[in-house]
Amino acid sequence: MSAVPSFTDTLIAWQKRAGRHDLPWQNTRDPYRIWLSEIMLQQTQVTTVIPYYLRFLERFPTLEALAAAPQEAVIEYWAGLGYYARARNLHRCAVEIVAVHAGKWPKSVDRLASLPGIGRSTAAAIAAFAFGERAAILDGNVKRVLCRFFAIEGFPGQASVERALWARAETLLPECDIEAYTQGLMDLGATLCSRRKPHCNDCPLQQACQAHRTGRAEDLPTAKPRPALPERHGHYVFVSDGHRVLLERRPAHGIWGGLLVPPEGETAAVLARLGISDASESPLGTLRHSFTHFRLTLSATLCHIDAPKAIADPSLCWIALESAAEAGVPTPIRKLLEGIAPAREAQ
DNA sequence: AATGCGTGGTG
DNA sequence: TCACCAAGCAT
Repeated sequence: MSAVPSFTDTLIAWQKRAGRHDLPWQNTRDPYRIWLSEIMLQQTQVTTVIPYYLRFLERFPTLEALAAAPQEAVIEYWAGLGYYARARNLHRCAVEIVAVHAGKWPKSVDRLASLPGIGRSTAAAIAAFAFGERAAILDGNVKRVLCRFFAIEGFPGQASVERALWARAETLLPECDIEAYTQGLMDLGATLCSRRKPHCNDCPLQQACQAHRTGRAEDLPTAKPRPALPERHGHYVFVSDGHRVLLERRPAHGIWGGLLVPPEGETAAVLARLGISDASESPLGTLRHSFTHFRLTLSATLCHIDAPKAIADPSLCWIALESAAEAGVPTPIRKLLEGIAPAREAQ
């Protein structure tokens, strides 16, 4: 034993003290009941499952009763719970165990995982809870807890990240108390280590949690990558005499509605529209900005003129460079404005 | 490796 | 309102 309680020991102690102990599928070693709960709980929250679980057990109290029932009856008691392949596989699995294994459950994770509807994690949960087998689960809760505790980067659905998580999960297994440990992982993930607003102050692992130490608990695990946003490009022309800049009021609706932005378009076209022919041009660089529905690359040209030109267009106005940033311009425009130093009076 | 599969809760 | 997510698995 190390002087400092390990992840595993801390979690086991916490589960015994503060974990959940009265869920309908706890306090039993009946593999049938444990299996049924694990299947129902796939991608489905506890509060949703409980009434279905209780009703299902009343109708199909044993593995044999389930195997003997027609599939339609099983579907009927699953209706509303979703992911109906689970119900079909559940029935197939019951039939297979009764027919092929004479009603005896295999105890090894590998054998369990070869049954219909039972994957690696569900097999481990059944093995641990029903048979006390030392087996690692890796569901959404465990992924979240491990990603945070070890500050594991990357989307957990990605194969490389998932491999790393399975390796961690296997390494952390306790020598004994596998039930409390396995339940503790799920309890912690479901109660304290929630996806949003985790209750780190109540967490027994807070001190050693890498995500918490770096203030990134809520940022991990890394969210599922979204499909790439459409790319757009806009060129903006900053016309200035060194003191003031010409901005244009955008239409009230649409992107940047009602805000002030420099005239948009090719430099030559903008100058022609404004009737300016004597500007000296210099590039202002580019900037990237993300919206919810597209990504914008902004480029800009500074067009210096000697004196402000009278503009007839009422949507255009001259704004002092010092106050332009506060006059109601969108963030990326404000950033570009910061690249134009107002001309200082000679000392 | 990436998708499809259902429904209910959440901020 | 709506995107995101929840005790995953099969293909």
